[in-house]
Amino acid sequence: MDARPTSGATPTIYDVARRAGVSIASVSRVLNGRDNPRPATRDRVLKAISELGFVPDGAARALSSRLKQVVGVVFRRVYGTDDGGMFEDESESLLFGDQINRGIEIVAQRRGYDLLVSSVNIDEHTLPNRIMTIAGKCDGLILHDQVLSPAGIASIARTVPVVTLAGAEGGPVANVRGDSATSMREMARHLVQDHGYRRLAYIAGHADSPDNIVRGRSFASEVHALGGECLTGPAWQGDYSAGSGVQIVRGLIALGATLPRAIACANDQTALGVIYALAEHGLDVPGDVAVTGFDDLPFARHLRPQLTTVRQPIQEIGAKAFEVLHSMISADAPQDSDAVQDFVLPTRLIRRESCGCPPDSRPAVWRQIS
Amino acid sequence: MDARPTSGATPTIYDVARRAGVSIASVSRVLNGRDNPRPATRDRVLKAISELGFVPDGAARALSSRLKQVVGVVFRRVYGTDDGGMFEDESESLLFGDQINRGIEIVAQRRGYDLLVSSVNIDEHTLPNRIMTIAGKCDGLILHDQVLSPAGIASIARTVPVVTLAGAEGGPVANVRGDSATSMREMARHLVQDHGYRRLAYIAGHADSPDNIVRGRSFASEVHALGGECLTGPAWQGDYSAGSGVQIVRGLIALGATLPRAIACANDQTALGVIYALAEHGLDVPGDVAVTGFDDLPFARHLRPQLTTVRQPIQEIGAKAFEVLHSMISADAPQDSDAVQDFVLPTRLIRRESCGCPPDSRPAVWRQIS
DNA sequence: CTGAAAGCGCTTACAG
DNA sequence: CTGAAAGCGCTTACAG
Repeated sequence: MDARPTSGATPTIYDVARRAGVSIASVSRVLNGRDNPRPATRDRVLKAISELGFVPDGAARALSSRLKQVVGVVFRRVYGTDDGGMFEDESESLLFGDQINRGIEIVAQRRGYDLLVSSVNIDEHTLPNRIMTIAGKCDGLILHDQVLSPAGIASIARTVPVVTLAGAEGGPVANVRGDSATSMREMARHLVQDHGYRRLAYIAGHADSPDNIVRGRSFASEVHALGGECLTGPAWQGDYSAGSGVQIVRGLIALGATLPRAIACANDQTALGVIYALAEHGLDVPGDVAVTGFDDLPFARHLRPQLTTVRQPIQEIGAKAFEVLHSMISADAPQDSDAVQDFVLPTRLIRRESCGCPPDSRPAVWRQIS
Repeated sequence: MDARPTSGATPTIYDVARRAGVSIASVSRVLNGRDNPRPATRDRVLKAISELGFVPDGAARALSSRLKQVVGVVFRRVYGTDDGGMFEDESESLLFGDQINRGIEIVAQRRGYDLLVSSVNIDEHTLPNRIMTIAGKCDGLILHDQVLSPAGIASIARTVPVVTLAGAEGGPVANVRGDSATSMREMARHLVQDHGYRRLAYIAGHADSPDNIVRGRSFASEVHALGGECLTGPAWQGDYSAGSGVQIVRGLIALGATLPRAIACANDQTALGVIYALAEHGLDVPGDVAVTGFDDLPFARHLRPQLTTVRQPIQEIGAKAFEVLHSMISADAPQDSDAVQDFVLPTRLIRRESCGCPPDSRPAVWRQIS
């Protein structure tokens, strides 16, 4: 029996214990669903808990059990310089990340974990500090692409289990990504062999994004292997945003360049911008120029023409990342640096209209209702 | 000076202190950016921190400072029965919630808070327990619409600061929402007066959603006031999903009912489904039937015809919810039950094509790139 | 089955 | 400016 006085503020386990006439150990036991407290004891405790409106403190629980049951998810803030542009319409560009997070959340929940989400601006000078604060609140970290340098990742991974998303093969920590190589090669074959295009281009995403690098290389080399031509270089350097797709096409047209017959984009966002800019100049997609994306975000099938793209199992990527992280947390041992794994999930080419394939017969406004 | 032995596992503040030759109090001070440790001391501490890869434990920090710097955000899981349907394409239906969360996150971050996001299934029998666990990990809770009964909300709010989103005026806790009444009245006027429609309908969202109730009432009463007819009732009961919009229109057509000249939907999702189902039967929007939405999600302008809808300041709603919650957390006092506030943010009618207004001249694939 | 007590890793008055 | 010590609210061996 404990003698502490009833606190005036939010009730603690001591208040519950006193009210139920038991020790805090017993309260803790019923809280954790152990089966030793006998029914009568348990009922008294449960009654006291609900009467007091007691909510066990997660911090205390975490401190003493050495488990927070929280995983941190860090992603890159896209626009959002502090003031003024605070509420730019960034929603489109974050769909991918949101879906990944949803996949993480769903499986995390089954294991009793919640998600601590946090966006960071790669430019902030206090980045290491922010990441450290976040890490301190979690049992492990999942890092989206482009939030931290490989060195920074390696550093934080000394102390906290870390899994990266869409990182490079052979990076410092476990990594989960979609298979970009296979499907971009397939895309190249579809465009060159099935449609007969000879002059193509690849609009790149962030130059330092591993996914982008793989996509560009796979596409270009397959096009070349099939005897086609693939334009690349600075003129085709985008940044995964729709805006970059617009700018590139406008720039090319302004220069009087002859556009390629087909443009493969690093992702769906970019393709959206490209189609917009082509339409702006009266060019038909796919009649004049075929355009393809990557990701298969929901809006891809709302576009006209519907976008030919590569479907990534987005939520599964998130789910896998959690599972990998969870096993690291449970193992509790620091990661064997020679056992760092790269998990690659299968992707699939989705042929719709923007590549030149014929439209299907359902109404074009929306095609998958159930 | 402390005498504890160096732990073999992850370093603690004691390890840092010993290595730097100072007390843990000094380490804590530099960790928290106080200005008393003199530069020389500070440097030694910083050096020890980085050498050890020390990350301060958030749980310990929270326990002793009585502040977790975490806000919980709970939203409703839409589909997702455990197996099988696990990865349904629910992404469309969660856009609204994701944008709200983004708004919360952006302002929360400025105050050093991170977001703990958690989806719940209203059907789970352990819901009270889950909410309790989540609450224990946060300083306060933001509850999306439809996650907990008013009684459940009142109960949890006894112990933790709570703000609801899109809840009812006069609910048990502070609430933040968009102004549905004004803009739905304006929508009614636009449809009846500007376009001359006389026979209209409102497709409802969840019957117990406060926003839905206000939208339906405002629309119907304004239509009536202007001498129009507004169909309602069970045949027009949806659930905010695109699928419900499809089912309702299909059902009506199957029964041979004469469709109204205009259909106002409870949200954009529903409108998407309605437009799809109308197209399916060869009906033209807005030529045969005008259709409108609510929310102005990004896809609204990708549709054809582009969707006339009501723009809610989605991110601002999230931001406001955080600010309100933050002031409650800082005040630290339990909320005055007579001071419960209802914050209503302005909305705006966005006239595009689906109501019958003429299209603008930009390419229809996408209209706002920058 | 139940309780007393130690300990989780920090922060923060309180002294000096 | 710096340190010793108490305390935050739990969990969990260890006894009984």
